[in-house]
Amino acid sequence: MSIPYNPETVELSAQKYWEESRCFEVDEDPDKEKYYCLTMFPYPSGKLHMGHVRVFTLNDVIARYHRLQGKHVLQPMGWDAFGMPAENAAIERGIPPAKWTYSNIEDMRGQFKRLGYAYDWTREVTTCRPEYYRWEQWLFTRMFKKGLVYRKNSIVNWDPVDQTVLANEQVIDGRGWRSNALVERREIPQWFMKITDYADELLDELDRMPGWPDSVKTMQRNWIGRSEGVELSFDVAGEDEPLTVYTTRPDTLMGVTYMAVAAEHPLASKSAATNPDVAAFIEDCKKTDAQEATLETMEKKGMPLGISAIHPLTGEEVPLWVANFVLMSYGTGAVMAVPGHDARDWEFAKNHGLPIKQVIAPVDGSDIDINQEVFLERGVLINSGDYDGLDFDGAFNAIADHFEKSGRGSRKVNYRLRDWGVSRQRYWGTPIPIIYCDDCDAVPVPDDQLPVVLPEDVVVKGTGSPLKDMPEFVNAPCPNCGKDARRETDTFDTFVESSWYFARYACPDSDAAMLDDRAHYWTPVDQYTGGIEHAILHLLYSRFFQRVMRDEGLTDVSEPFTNLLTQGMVLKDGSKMSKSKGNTVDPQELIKKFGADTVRLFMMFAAPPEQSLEWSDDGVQGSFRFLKRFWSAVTDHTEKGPVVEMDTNKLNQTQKELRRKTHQTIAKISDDIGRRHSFNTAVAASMELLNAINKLGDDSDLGRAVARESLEAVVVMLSPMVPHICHALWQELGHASALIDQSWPVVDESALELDLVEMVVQVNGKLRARLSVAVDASNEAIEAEALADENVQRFIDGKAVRKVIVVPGRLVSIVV
RNA sequence: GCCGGGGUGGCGGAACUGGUAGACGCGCCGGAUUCAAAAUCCGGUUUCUUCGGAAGUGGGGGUUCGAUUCCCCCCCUCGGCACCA
Repeated sequence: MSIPYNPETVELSAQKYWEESRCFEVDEDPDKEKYYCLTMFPYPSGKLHMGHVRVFTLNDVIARYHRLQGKHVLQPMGWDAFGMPAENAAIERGIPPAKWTYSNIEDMRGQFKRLGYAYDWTREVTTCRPEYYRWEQWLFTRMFKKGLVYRKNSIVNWDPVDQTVLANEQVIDGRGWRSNALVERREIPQWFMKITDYADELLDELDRMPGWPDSVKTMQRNWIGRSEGVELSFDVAGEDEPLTVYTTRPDTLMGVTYMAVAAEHPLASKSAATNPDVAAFIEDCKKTDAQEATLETMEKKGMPLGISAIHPLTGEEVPLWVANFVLMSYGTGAVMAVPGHDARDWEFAKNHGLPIKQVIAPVDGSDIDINQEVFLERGVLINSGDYDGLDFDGAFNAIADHFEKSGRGSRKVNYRLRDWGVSRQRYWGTPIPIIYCDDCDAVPVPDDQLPVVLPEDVVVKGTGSPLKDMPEFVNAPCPNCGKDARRETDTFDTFVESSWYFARYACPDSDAAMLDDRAHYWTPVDQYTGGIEHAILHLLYSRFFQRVMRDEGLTDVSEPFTNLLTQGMVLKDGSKMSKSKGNTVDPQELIKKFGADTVRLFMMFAAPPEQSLEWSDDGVQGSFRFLKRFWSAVTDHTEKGPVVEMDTNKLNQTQKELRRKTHQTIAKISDDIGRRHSFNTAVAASMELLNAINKLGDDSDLGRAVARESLEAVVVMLSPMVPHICHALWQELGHASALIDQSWPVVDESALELDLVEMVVQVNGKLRARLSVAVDASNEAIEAEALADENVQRFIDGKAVRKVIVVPGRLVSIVV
């Protein structure tokens, strides 16, 4: 009787072997083809969850697969260690964020090791360590000198009770999560990075990134939102300054019946000084949070300012309104309204009794009623004086030319993308390396004073940053003039750390530069895996930072991630696992019960990687059962002693069939893992092959040789997913060298050859017969055989055959 | 509201380039083994059916000899929307 499968023994022994032989530690070997395989690094929450297990297993499978393909694989791991949860833990439990974070990292590292991931732990990166963040401080000061960063006012969520800035996540139904106070919008000065300087490059390069999913590229394109339009100015009655607006539809200019400005616009403030209703309206506009989804879905409100703008073409007066949906931070803070041809303007005009004027007619000449329904399509101009009869392009150019000639406007390319606000009014983050001096203004911290170290021994109270109360941190001499000055107490958005860590893994210990030569060897990342929720922000910021580093001479690489795989969430009972819903499953317990391989296998088998994965306890049982079957299939085989060399010419029909299945499966799994990243079907194919091996039941020398070849192939091909059991079974099969150093099996084309192929016959699209035909049969012969079939004849039933379509190797379609 | 996904048996999913819908697994049913149970093994399993077949991939329409796959409209659901990471 063979030894039963004991996951714990098998797994700890494999992990011990990998650790002792240090087989996942890699150097920069110019003679080898490198493969950099990376997962989005985790926030160290302290507890491994199923989402982690899923993404890290996916990436580990890809890394191990490429290693078996002979590549020199780097798979590092690190910690996105700054962020709000550490501050929250500090407030709730009085533990300093640093202490909490470091202890979480210790816990999680141990949990990851138990899952058997092939990481090079010598390259671990922890973003809250000064050795790490000093380099982003350094890069920020370079960007400062180049004018790539600047300071301006921008809106935050203000909690008037806790006297603190809230993250969007901390605003629940417009109220502060702790105080329950109504959140207000407040403007404060913040630092911005000029990502818009790179907008065109970030957009254009998307067309040359075949390794990224189309959906992600589309989302980024739409986010950047390049548009071509015209910026033009309207005079305002009684004002010196004209009102500038941007429009992508200058062809509708004659349809402007009103204009609207943001609540923060100077013209609104001016009107508010004399009009208490407007003042009240502006106050009301502040009582909302700063999220786009809130602004887009809230009731569109407005109020006339009692001021008129002068239409630049007709000279007519159009009323000026203040409206809650116009944002000061977008464009010029003012819009021209064309209710006939813009959905939002139409609805607003309907609600406030403003006139709606049709200036575009459908190209096909059909009649429309602009008071019943807005007309959004491009068409032919009407009611537009000299411009009547022009199409969109003609009108765009004529009107743009008119404004450019008169100097009252110009063609302009606009982006929806806004500059990246990196200031956070929080403690647990990278200090922004700026010193404010009364004489010299904002001065970057000089290189020899970097890093600006975040003090770790603090008490966090939840009402503003504790740094403000630490004179030893705040007080610093001005680097320029030496006068007493004050440090910036805001910290960076944590997206800053995650925008360059992937490059730092190449040289985590470099203390002379942000990146060194080793980064030339390893970057760009060949395969990046992470959650779809990062499709825009993290990935766009990283693409931006990579270019900033490139333009700083640190690298030649422009695109950080050659291939991208975005994985779906892990759900239970149809919704995201979360503590509040009480539907979490603890990976630790499962590993204890079934072992890491079972958990890994279920994760790979239960769903394709991009889709959400529905958790199932029964499914885990099934995976465990399969591994037990796999184990006994191999041990039962080896118990019967050694096998003889296989002479493929002497195989009988069933032996030949198993051998064909083996090589078909090698081809399928290679394609499933290597090209399609379709791990669930790769597992299914392994299961099918194992079922076929078990069915063979042929203890002859040749039978056992064929089974042996199949078993070895399955052991190697399943090893990326379930590396521990495969490590043990490889030894069981009598090999002296470790599985981790083997090569991926090769398809023997001659084993795939077939004499007969099954084809189906359809009559009027319905399946009526199956034929077994010779592979080299002519279409005519196949057609004749199909028509001769008894059941086919029954359905043709004397009717005239109108058409016969033969798809070689697949089907015959007969139309009567 | 805007942008991007997803919707197929009782369940997770497969069908890759328009060509056999339901691979593989779970669950369930039947059988073997067992004093019995667990475990294991074998077989069956979309629905309806007059047993000839018919219907069927969120709903409605279209293109095609043929549509889960392509096009149009709609519904539901998930992710993102710039301070969660």
